[in-house]
Amino acid sequence: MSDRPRTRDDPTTEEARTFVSSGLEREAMVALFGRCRVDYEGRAASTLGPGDRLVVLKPDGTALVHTDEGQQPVNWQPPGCTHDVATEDGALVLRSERSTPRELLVVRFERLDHAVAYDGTDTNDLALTGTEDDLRQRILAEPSLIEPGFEPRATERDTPAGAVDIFGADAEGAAVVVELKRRRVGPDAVGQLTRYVDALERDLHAGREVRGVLVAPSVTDRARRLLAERGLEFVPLEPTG
Amino acid sequence: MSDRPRTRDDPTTEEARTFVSSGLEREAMVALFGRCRVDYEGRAASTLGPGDRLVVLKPDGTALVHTDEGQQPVNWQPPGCTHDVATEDGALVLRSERSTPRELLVVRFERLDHAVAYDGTDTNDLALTGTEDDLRQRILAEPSLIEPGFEPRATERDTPAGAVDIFGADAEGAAVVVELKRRRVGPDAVGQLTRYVDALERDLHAGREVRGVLVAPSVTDRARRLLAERGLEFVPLEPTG
DNA sequence: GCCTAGGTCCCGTCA
DNA sequence: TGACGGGGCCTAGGC
Repeated sequence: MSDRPRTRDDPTTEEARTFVSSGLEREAMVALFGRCRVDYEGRAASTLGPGDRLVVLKPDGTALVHTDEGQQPVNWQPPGCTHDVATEDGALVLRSERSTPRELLVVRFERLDHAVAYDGTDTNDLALTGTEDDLRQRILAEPSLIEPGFEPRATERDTPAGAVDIFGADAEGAAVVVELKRRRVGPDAVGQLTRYVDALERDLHAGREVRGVLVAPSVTDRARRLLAERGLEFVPLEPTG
Repeated sequence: MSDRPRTRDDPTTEEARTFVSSGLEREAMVALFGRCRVDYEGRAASTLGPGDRLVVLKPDGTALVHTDEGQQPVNWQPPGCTHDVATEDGALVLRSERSTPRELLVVRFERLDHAVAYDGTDTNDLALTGTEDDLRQRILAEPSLIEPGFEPRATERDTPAGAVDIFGADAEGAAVVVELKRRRVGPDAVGQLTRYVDALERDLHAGREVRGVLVAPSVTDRARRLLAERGLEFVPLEPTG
């Protein structure tokens, strides 16, 4: 059972600082609603002028700055950062920092409307279906979905170009590389499959032919053309059936 | 100036329904703190058992479900969805739905601890530097960064394989395809450059050689090997200098 | 720590 | 609307 969330309306800067500081110390999730500016410097650099936003600080070191639009935060810091709260020139200032790579996010509030510290428990994990792994299981359970006589020999087989999703043999015993995608594929997936096929042709006995099969629900025109150019094949298949 | 956020502590289900409903109607950002289960069905499908979470509904149709860990929401719905709030069996239930593709997110609260409706204004746009476009500008301003005598002829030049970042000519007049990356590159970027070079060699007079140059801060071993195999070149360069 | 590839990727842009 | 590629992508899994 979680503590009830603690909240503050229109806190003074000092009240807010104490509130956020103790929230972070208690490993609570802290949510702040107010008008702020945001500066970021690290892998890139950004500035964001004043606006009303939702800022979330998580106990794992995540920071999120959300505007009223978009699924993605306008600014953020990944897990592992160290959060810090201070007052500067009478204003509440959040800093979230990490090294490797060195990155710093600074949120300066010019008005803080509402603050929440939420100390919850969440032990449940997400159960997800319709992934690439489901597609793999489906094929391993019924290899003929690729073609009659197909025999899987290994998954995640290593090659100089990386790990192949499914490696197997066709009815004639020829090597087959299978690349799986859970959704409609574009040219990038063909490039991936190409690299694996090339690497295996080099790796196995020279001259041995290696077939490459792309498995996905569907394929774009350009990807289909690329497959044809490179002598690769396509098998339409959904991750769940 | 924004209205002060409206908030509710431990609302009854009916209070909560009214509160969320009017918040959505006012195009406010709604944030809910409580214990909930989440079901999703659409491009994939997922279930998530009970836990204490932060749920955010944005006026643009975005829905976010955040646990106390991770930068990414555990469940979400992209902008463009229609939010709906109802009471079912005495509990607050949120539905967020879209078509194309058909997707539905359902959040069932078994306890709602705190609710916020935040009606802010945010007119400022993010100013970001250190992007691939900065790298492009840098090269166009000083083409010799690629090599002495390099002359850019076009950006985003269209080919049957897609648009080339920078297309130009070297000191001997040979065609050069330049692919830009703002950060360290792996094998995928080599695949991209390969596609562009192949397409242009086919597109221009047959037999005309086309050089391919990958520009990035650095490159992985595997990518470097791939570049060598395929007769492509690498120029180390940062997006900002 | 880096590398590699998946993701309900999101997101902008352009046909 | 779909396709294509960028992203401070994030995240999981290996090595």
